[in-house]
Amino acid sequence: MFEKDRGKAGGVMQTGGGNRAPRQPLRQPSIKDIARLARVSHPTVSRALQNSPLVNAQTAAKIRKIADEAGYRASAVARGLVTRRTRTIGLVVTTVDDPFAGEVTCGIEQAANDHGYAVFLASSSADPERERKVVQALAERRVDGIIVTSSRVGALYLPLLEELNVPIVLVNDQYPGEFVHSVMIENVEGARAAVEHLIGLGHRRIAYVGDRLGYQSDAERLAGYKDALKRGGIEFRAALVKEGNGRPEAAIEAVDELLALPAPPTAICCYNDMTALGALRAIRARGLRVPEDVSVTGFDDLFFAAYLQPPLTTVRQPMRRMGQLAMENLLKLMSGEDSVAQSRVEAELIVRASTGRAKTGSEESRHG
Amino acid sequence: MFEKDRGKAGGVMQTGGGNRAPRQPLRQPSIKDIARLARVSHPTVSRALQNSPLVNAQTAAKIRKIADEAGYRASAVARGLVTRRTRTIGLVVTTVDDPFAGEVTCGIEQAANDHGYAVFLASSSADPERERKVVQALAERRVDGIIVTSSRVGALYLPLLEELNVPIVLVNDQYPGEFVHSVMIENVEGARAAVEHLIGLGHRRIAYVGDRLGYQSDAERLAGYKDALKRGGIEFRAALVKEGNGRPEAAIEAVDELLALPAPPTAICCYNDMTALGALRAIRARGLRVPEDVSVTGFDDLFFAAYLQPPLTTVRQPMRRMGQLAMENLLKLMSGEDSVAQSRVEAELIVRASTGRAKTGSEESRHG
DNA sequence: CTCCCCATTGCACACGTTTGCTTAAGCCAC
DNA sequence: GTGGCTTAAGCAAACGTGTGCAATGGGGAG
Repeated sequence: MFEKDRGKAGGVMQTGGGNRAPRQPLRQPSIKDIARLARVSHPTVSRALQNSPLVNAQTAAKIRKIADEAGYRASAVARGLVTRRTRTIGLVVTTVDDPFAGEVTCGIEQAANDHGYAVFLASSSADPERERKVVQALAERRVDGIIVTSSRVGALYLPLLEELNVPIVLVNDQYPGEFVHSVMIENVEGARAAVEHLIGLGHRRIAYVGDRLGYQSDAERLAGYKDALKRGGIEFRAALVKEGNGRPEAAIEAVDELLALPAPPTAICCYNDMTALGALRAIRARGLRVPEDVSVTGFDDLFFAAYLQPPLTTVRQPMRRMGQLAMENLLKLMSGEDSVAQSRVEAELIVRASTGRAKTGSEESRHG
Repeated sequence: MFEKDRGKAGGVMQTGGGNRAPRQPLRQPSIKDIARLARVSHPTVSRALQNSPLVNAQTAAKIRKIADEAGYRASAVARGLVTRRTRTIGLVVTTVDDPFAGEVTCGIEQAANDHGYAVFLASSSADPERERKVVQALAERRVDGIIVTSSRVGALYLPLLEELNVPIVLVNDQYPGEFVHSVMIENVEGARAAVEHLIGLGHRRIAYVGDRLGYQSDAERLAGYKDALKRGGIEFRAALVKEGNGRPEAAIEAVDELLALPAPPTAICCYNDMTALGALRAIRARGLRVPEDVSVTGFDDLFFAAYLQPPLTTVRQPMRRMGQLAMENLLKLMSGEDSVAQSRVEAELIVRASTGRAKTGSEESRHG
C-alpha cells in the first residue's frame, strides 16, 4: 500500500540487481495515508494521535489501531516546522573523549530522553573555526536550547550563541547573559578541603598544578588553594604553582619541575584527576613514593581514581547529577521560566591512600 | 523588521522592555523576509543561497549580502521536510560514560561534522524498554542513518532498526542484514597476540576474564585465547575462564576466585582495560605483585593504561579511527553505494610492564 | 415544534524550504 | 518581422503536521 514491499522481493539481489533505488528513503506512511485508511480527514488523525478530547473515543481508538498496524511514525521534522519547537537540544563539549565530559553527557542525555528531548552532540575541539561552524549548525537545526560544558573559550563565542536567542545552560562555567544560566560545583570549597586535608597531615610545602587553558574552574580551585594556605598560616609561594593542560602528559612536565626545586613540595594538589595521573607518574619516575615521599590529590573522582595504586585522594564531583541538573534547568528556561537560579552543587573530599603524613623535619632533609 | 503581521502583533522585537514573551523563540528571518528586502521572489533567494547557476551573479551576490546582514540561517527542518533527507544520523551506544564508547563517538562526531552531518546521541542503558523508545525516537526524527556501537543486544532490536529501512553500521558487532554493515577489530588475532606474548614469557597457567553480557567481541577474544593455547600446546581448562561485566568491580570478584584456585594462574588475559583495572586491584589485595607474581594484559589501550602502576600491557584498538571508518562507511551507504565491505582494523599489542617472566617451578610452589 | 448547545468532524491555511514548469525579456539568424 | 534559443526570474505545488474556525447533527429545554 505504501509501496512498502520493495527490495525484499529480489531476495539475493546483492550485486546483480543493479537497479536498486539510490537510497531514496522510501516514503513512510503519513497522516494522510492513515486518514484514507480510516476514512476520516487527516486533522482528525492528528488529533486522535495526540489524544485530543475533541475526537470521539471510539474513532480515536480505531485510528490508533490502524496507525499502529501501518507502522506509522509521526515526522518530528514536519511537526517541528509548524510548532516551531523541535524538542531537541544541542550539547557542546570541547572534546567527547574526556571522561568528565562523558559523565556529564550521560546525565544530560538521560534527563533529556526522559522528557522526550533528543540531543545533538557537537564538539568544538577548541578550534575556533570549528566552533563557529558548530554553533551555526545548531542554529540551523533550530534547537530549543543549548548546554555547553567546560567552555574554555566562553567569552569568545557565547555572545554568538546568545545571539541565537536560545536558552543556554553552562556547566562549570559562567557568563553574564540574559538567557545564560549555569551549573557549577563548589570549586573553591572543594580545593580548600583538599588542601586543608594536606595541611592537617602536616604538610607545609604544598604545590598546585593547574590548567593553562583558562578554565574558570581552574581559577576557582586555585583560589581555594590559596585560601586554605592563608587559613593555615602558610605563605603562598608562586614557585609552587605550575600549569598543565588537564591531561597527564603536561602534568608530568610540570610536576617534574616542582620536584627539581631546591625545596620541593611534599604534597601536590592537582587541578583534576587526569593531572594527578601524570603527577603520580612523574613522582615515581624520580624514584619517590606516594604517599610516603609526596602526597597527591586530584579533583573529579573519575572512575579510575579508586583503582590507581595507591588509590587517589580526590574531590568528587557529582558529574551525572550535574548533567541532569543542567538539563532540568534548561527545561525550565525553555518553558519560559525565567527565575532559574545558578545551581551550585557540593564538592566532597574523598580520602584514599595517595595522601599521608608529611615527613618529619629530619627525614625531610634528604633533599639537601 | 520581519514582523510579518500575523497574530504575534505588538512586535515584541529584540530587547523590548521587561515583558519578555513566554520563550516563544522569536521568529528567525525566513527566506521570504530576505526576498522582500531584496525585492525578488523567495525561490530566487533559495537558489541564490545554494549558488545555483540559475540566478544572475550580481543578484545572487546582493541577496547573499542582505541575507548575511539580516542574520539569516536556513531552517534545516523545513529543508528536511521537502528534501526528505535530514543530514542527521543517530548514534546508539549502551552507555555514554564508557571510555571506549567515548573515543569511538569522538571519531564519529568528527567525521560526521566534516561532512555536514549532525549526530543524535542516544543511549540505551541496556534497558530494553528504553531501547525501543530510543529507536522510535530516531525513526520519528527521520535520521538518514544509524550507527550502533557495541550492541549487547544486537539480535534483539536490530530487526526493529532494519525495519526503518535506514542504513546501519555496527561497531564491534555484526549482524546479517541487508542494510547492515560493520566495523570490527581483529579480536581473535589481538587476543591471540596477547596470550602468545604471555606464553613466550614462560606462562602456562593463563586465565581469561571475559564479559558475561554476551558481546560478540568477547566471544572472539576468547577464541583467540583458546587458539593461542592450542598453538602453544597448552591444554584449555574451563576453570581458568571467568566472566566479569566489563567493569572493574565485577572483575575483582572473578579474579579473586581465580587466585583462590589450588593451582592459580600466573597470568591473566582480560577482556578489556576496565576489567584489567579490577584485576590489578584484586591481585594486590592478596598481597601479590604485578608482574612478579601475576602478569596481566588488557584490551583497548584506554588513555589510563599507560599511567597505571605498573603500566598495562594491552592490545590497542584504534578507537577514533574505527569511529571515523564507521561514519565513512555510513556515508557511502547513505549515498546508495551498496558495495561497502565489512571493515576490519588491526589490533596492536602494546607491551608494557604489567607482564613479566613466569616464575620458575620452585618459586611457584609458594602456592602449594 | 423551535431554539440552542454540545459533541464531533472537516476545511483551509500555515510553517519555511525546494523544484518543475512557465513566463518575460533579450538576442541572433533567417 | 518571425521564430527559436538563452538567461533570469516568478508561480505554484509539494513535503507532513497542527489548529482556528465553520459545519453538521443530535438532544434537551422551553
